[in-house]
Amino acid sequence: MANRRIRPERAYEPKGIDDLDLRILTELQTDARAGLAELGRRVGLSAPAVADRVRRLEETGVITGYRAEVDPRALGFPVTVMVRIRPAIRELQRIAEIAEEVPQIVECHRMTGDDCFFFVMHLRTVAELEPILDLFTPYGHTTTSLIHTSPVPRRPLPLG
Amino acid sequence: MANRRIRPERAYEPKGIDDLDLRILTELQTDARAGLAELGRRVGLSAPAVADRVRRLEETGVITGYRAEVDPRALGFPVTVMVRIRPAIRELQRIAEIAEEVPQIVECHRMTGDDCFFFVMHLRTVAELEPILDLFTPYGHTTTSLIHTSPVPRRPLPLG
DNA sequence: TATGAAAGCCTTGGGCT
DNA sequence: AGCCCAAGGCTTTCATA
Repeated sequence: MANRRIRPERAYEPKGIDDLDLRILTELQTDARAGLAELGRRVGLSAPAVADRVRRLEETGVITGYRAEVDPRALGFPVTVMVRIRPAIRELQRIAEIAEEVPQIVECHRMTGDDCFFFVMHLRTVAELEPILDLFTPYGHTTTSLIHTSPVPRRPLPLG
Repeated sequence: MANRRIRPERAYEPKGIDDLDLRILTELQTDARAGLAELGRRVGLSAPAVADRVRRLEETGVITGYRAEVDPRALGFPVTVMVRIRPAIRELQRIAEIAEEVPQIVECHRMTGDDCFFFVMHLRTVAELEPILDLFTPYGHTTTSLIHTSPVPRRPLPLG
């Protein structure tokens, strides 16, 4: 496969993070359950040294959490949907609040453009879609797309 | 906050997964580094019993991975972009291939609607945007939005 | 950052319900 | 099957340099 990596001038170099940190983060991004001793082996550090660095990365907000990723289909959520919303009136905050309150919505983002928000949700049936969309229609116009496949499933940030 | 949970008939009940599994998955979705003994304490099982269940959930594809989540801004990627693509010609496969080859793209999905794909990427500068979009323009029309905030940051599937 | 000791954890095997 | 218990070997942690 071709390599389409584009390397810009680095306009924004993170402070206080060195190559060893980046290697630890690369490991943890794909194998969050690796032990500290194991991480130390992979990057060439002792376990206590790795423990210190991981703790610092957590405390400074570089690492925001550790999550097991699950297959929604295997858990009874075969329908994945992406919804964009173009607010009809000045009710942007309301839209964010409703998204927060619907547990099927696993992420919601505010963005530039005509469509101010988009969110992704996992549903047990398509019948769930209508009542959820109806929560938003008072505040804007929705555009709904069913997600079929993921040519690039969620993957780590390219560090180092 | 109001509870907008909508409970449909469960058209699709996952087989071979019981409440204990769901509780383990709930824990791992927010705390993937929790030890087996700790997990056992939380769900009322011994460590070996938890180990068996976690191994089974991994082997059956329910758990697809464990990832540390990082803050792109803290790592020198202050620009997050969502791009939709409406293919101009029958080059759907080509678009998926290019997305795969651009490391800044952390996820890409195929969906229904006029815009067949959307992807999300993290950039070091806005200057990176143009050359990446130019990789796709031969194959379709792109719509680009900068993501400002995330009213609902990535959160677990609501299990149980 | 590495070392060494103590505490706690993971794994394995065996036996129970 | 699925779970618990117990023992050996590792890991993690904390003190110290």
